[in-house]
Amino acid sequence: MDRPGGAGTEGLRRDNTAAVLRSLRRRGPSTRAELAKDTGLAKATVGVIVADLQAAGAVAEEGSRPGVRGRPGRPVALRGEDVVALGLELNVDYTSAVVLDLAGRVVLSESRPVTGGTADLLALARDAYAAAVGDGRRLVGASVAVPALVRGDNRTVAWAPNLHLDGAGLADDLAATLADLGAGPTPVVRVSNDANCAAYAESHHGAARGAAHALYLTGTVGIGAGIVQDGELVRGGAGFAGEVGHMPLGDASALCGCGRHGCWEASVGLHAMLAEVGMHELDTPLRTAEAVAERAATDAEVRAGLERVGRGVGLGIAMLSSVLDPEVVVLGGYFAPLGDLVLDPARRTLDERLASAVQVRPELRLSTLGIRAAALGAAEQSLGPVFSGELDLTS
Amino acid sequence: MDRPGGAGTEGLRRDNTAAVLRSLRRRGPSTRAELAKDTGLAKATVGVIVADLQAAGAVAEEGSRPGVRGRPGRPVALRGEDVVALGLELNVDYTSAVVLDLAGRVVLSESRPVTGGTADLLALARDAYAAAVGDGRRLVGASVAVPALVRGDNRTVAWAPNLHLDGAGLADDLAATLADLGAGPTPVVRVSNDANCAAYAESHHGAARGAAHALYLTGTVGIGAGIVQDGELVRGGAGFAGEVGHMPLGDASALCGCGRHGCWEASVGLHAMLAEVGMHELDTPLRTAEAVAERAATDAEVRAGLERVGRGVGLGIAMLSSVLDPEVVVLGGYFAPLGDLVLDPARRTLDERLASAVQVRPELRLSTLGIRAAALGAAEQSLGPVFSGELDLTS
DNA sequence: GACATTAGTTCGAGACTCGTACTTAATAGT
DNA sequence: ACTATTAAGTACGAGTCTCGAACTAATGTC
Repeated sequence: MDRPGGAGTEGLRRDNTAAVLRSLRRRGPSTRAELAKDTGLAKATVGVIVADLQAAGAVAEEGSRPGVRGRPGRPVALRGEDVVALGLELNVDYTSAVVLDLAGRVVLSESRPVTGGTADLLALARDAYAAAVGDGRRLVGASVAVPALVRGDNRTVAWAPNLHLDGAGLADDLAATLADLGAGPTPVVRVSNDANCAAYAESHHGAARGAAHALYLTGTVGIGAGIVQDGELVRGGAGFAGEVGHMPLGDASALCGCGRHGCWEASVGLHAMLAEVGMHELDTPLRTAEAVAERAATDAEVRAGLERVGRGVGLGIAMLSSVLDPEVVVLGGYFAPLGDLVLDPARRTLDERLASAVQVRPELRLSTLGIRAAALGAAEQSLGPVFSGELDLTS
Repeated sequence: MDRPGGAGTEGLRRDNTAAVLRSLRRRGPSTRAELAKDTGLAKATVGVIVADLQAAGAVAEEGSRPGVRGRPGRPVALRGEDVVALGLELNVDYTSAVVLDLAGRVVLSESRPVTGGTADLLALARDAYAAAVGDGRRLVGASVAVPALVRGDNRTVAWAPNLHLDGAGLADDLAATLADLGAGPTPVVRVSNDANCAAYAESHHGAARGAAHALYLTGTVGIGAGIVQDGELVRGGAGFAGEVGHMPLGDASALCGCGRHGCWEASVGLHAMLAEVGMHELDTPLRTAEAVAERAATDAEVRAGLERVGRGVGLGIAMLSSVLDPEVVVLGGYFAPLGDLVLDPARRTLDERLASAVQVRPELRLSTLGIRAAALGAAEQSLGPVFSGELDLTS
C-alpha cells in the first residue's frame, strides 16, 4: 500500500537509487547520460546517485567507450565485490548452495548429498559463507528453497510431506547459524517453495527471461508450479498457489500417492512415466530421466510411452493456460533431459485444446538452469530488496 | 518499474496524497491525526494534503466526533459531489451503466435491453452522462465491460464470439461520444473483460471485500473467471487469464459449443444445467435460474440435477484452487439465484478434492452485486487511477 | 476553574530534484 | 596543428516537499 522506500524525501532518494540499480541490471553497463534517459531522472540527480553508489561499493566505472563524436561517456556497471546473497536448497536427496553477487554473477555453486537433513543444509551454509562471503563482503539476505508448502510470510513451513520440517524452525536455525558467523547487519532470512524459487530464477536468468508472464513446472515424483507475473511471484491467499500436482484431471483410474484418483501427477509424475516406459527408478530423478532418454533413441515402445506422458503434460498445460495465460512455460525437473520426446506431444495436445481461436499457444521451453534453478532463484529473491528499494546500500 | 507519481518531489506529493485517499477509502471518515497514524506521514504533512484535497473538492469535513478526552478531531470524508467515474457493460441481451462517485456511492444505475448493439451502449452512455455527470462534475474515466477477450492494453478486443466487436473500435467510439458531450479533461476510456470487471467489483465492494486473493466465477452460457490479488487483477501474458470455461475437465462425452469435448462449461454452463434438470431456457439466464430454483423447492429430480451440476462446479473450483489458492471464491451469474442448491454439493466435492491436508478450503460465497457487478467493477476500475496516484485531482 | 489530554497549525531546518550554465574530453574538418 | 562541434558530466541556485518541535485550540476531569 505504501511506497517501498518510505514517505519522506530520503525515501524518494531510495526509490530513485533503486531505479538506477534496476536500470543497470536490465541494460548492463551504462553511462550517466544513458541512465538519466532510461530512468527519466535529471542528469544531475543521476550523477549524485551514482557517486553515492560508488562510495558504497555497489557500482564501479568501467573503461570508456570511445568512437563517437563528443565527449565519451564513462560507463558504470554493477559491481559484485562487496554485496552478495545466499541461496540454498534443501531437498530429499541433495542440498545446494549458490552465492550470487550484485552483478548477477554466480560466485559459488555447490551441491551435496543429504544424509542428516537440516544439519547438512546448515553445514553447507556455513561453508558457503566462509568461502564466498566471509572476506569482507556484505550478505544482504539468505533464502532456502524447500519442497514444501510455505506460508505467505516466507518463513513458516505449513506442510512438508518428504522432509521433517515444521513451522519457522528452519528459518530460525539458519538465522542463528549466520548470526554465529558474524554476518554484519543481520541479513534477512526467508524460506520459499522450491518451484517458486526455480520459477523466479528461470524468469530472471533462465529460459523465461524477458517474458512478462511465465509458468514454471518442475517434475519429479510430484509436480509443482511457480507463477511469475511482471517479475513477481503470484502467491495466492495463503501462499500455496501453484500446487498443481493434484489437479483432478486425466485418468480417473490412476491412483495417486495422496490417496485420491485422477491427480495430474498420477499421470505425468516420475513414477507414472516409468510405468509407461516399463523402466525402473535410479538414484535420482535426473539420472533416471537421462537413462529413459537414452533408451528412447533405440526403443520405439519407450518413445510411445513418453508420447502418452507428453499428451498428459500437454493437457495439464492447456488447463493452466486457460486459467493463467502465460507467455512462456518452462519445464524443469525430470522433463529437462527428456526434451522434445515429451515436449512435442505436449505441444500437439496443447494446439488441439486451446481455449479459443485467438489465444496463442504459450511457448514451451526446457529449463536451462538445471538442478541449481531453485538455489539460484532463492539467491535472486534475496537480492530483490536491493533492487526494489527496500534495502538501501548507500546508508 | 517506476514510481507511479513521478520521480520529483511533486511526484512524492502525489503518492502521499493518494495514500491519504486510500486510507480514507479503506477506513471511512477519519481525523487528520488518524490519517497521520495510518499513512505514517507527519501530522503537518497530512494537514497540508487534506487542505489541498478540500480545495479540490475531493474531501470534506464532517460533523465532529465528541465523547473522548482531549480536543475532538474533525473527521474528513471522501466527497463525491465533484468527481465521478462511468462504468458500462455491453452484453448480448442487455446493456448497463453505473456512475460511481469518489466516495464509492452509486449515483446512477440503469439497465436496458439491447436491440442495436453498440449504438444502444453509446446512447446509454450519453444519457448517463447527462443525468449524473453533466452538472459540473468531473468524469475521471469510463470503462466498458464486454463478454470478450480483451488484450492487456485494455482497449483492443481480440475475440468476441457473441458480439460484433473488433479491435479498438468500441473504445474509440465511446471516447468520441464523451468528447462530443464536452467532458472536460478527456477522461481515460478503457475496455475490459466482463468477468474481470465483476471480480474487481466483488473484491472491492461485494462478497469478497477484504480478501487479499479472490476468484470470481460468472456462469451464463459460458463460464468466465476473474482473478484478483491484492486488489489488482491478474491478467496473464496477453490479458486473457481467467478463460476457464474450456478447461479440459469433467465429462469427456459432453460436447461443448466450441466443438471440443469435456470442457468445463459443457458440464456446468447454463445449457448443461437445464439439461440436467430437464427444463427450458427463459428470456434471460437469471430469470431461467430463478425458475429452476423455484421448481427445486418441490421437485426432487430438479434438486438431484442441481446436485450433479454442483459437483461439477466443485471439481472445477478444486482445480482452480490448486493453481491459485484463493481465499474466497464468489459465484455470480446464474449461480446466484440457485444459491446453496449448487453451493452445498460444490463444497462437499471441494472438501474431498483438497490438494493437501493443510490447504484450507476457500470460502464459497454468492455474488451480492447481481447483474450490476460488471458495470460497477468497470466504474471502480476507472476510479482506480485516483487512488493509485496516477491521476492528481489537486492540480 | 485549573489541569490533563488530544487535535490541528505554524515555522524553520533539512533533503531532494530540476533546469541552466559551465567545464571537460573527445572527434571532424580545414 | 588548430578550430569547431558534439556530447558527458558537474556546480549552483531555485523550488518543492516532509519532518519535528513548539504552539494554539478545544474538550473532559477533578
